Amino acid sequence: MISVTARARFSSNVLTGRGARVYESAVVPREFYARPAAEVARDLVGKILVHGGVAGRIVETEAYLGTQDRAAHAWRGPTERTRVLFGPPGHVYVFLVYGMYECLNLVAEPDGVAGCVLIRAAEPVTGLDLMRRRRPRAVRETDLASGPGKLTMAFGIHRRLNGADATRGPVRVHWPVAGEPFDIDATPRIGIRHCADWPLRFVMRGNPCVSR
DNA sequence: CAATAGATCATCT
DNA sequence: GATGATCTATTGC
Repeated sequence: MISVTARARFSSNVLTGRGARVYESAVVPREFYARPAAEVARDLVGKILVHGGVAGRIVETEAYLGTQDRAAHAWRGPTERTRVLFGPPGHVYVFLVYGMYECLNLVAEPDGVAGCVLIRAAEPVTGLDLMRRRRPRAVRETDLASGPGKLTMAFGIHRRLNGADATRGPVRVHWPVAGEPFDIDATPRIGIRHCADWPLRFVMRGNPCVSR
């Protein structure tokens, strides 16, 4: 395991509006995503994911590269399915895995270059009641979004959102407001056969919402 | 607690 | 026709 020290900060108490909960910090801009996917993946740890009336702090990500990464959907080049991976950064790539679960990705790299970041887990921040309704099987609060499929369920993210702009659309990523510094560990990616030893998975050290 | 099977379908061979 | 960037329940020690 390779460790990386992050100077980023997080917020555990996010502000709420009256009635509807609103996340008020600035949205992460498109330039943030127009960098190598591994950097974007590392830097997304600690950011706030917002959709469907809930918000959570991203605690686990994975980078998927382009044609050189055999584990990535984009490795063969653009197809109808992987079109958005080759498009402009800061958009959302949602696909169905194992016939049953959705996976949420954020497109990285400049326009024309493939690369994305799988959002694997988040720590619930607001809308816990809604998340529980969407994930009745979850017993512990830390398991509401502790995996790629669980996360999309808890956030109400469906593949019809594929291609949406994460800087303007319904799915958004915000900067954290304030909080304690944390460390980030880099480990091999989960559940793949090719390139299984590349350290492209990034986790917030010690966070209980990371997947197993 | 660890290992395993079953559910279920879009995409690509 | 096979193959997954998974989750959950169940079995077995």
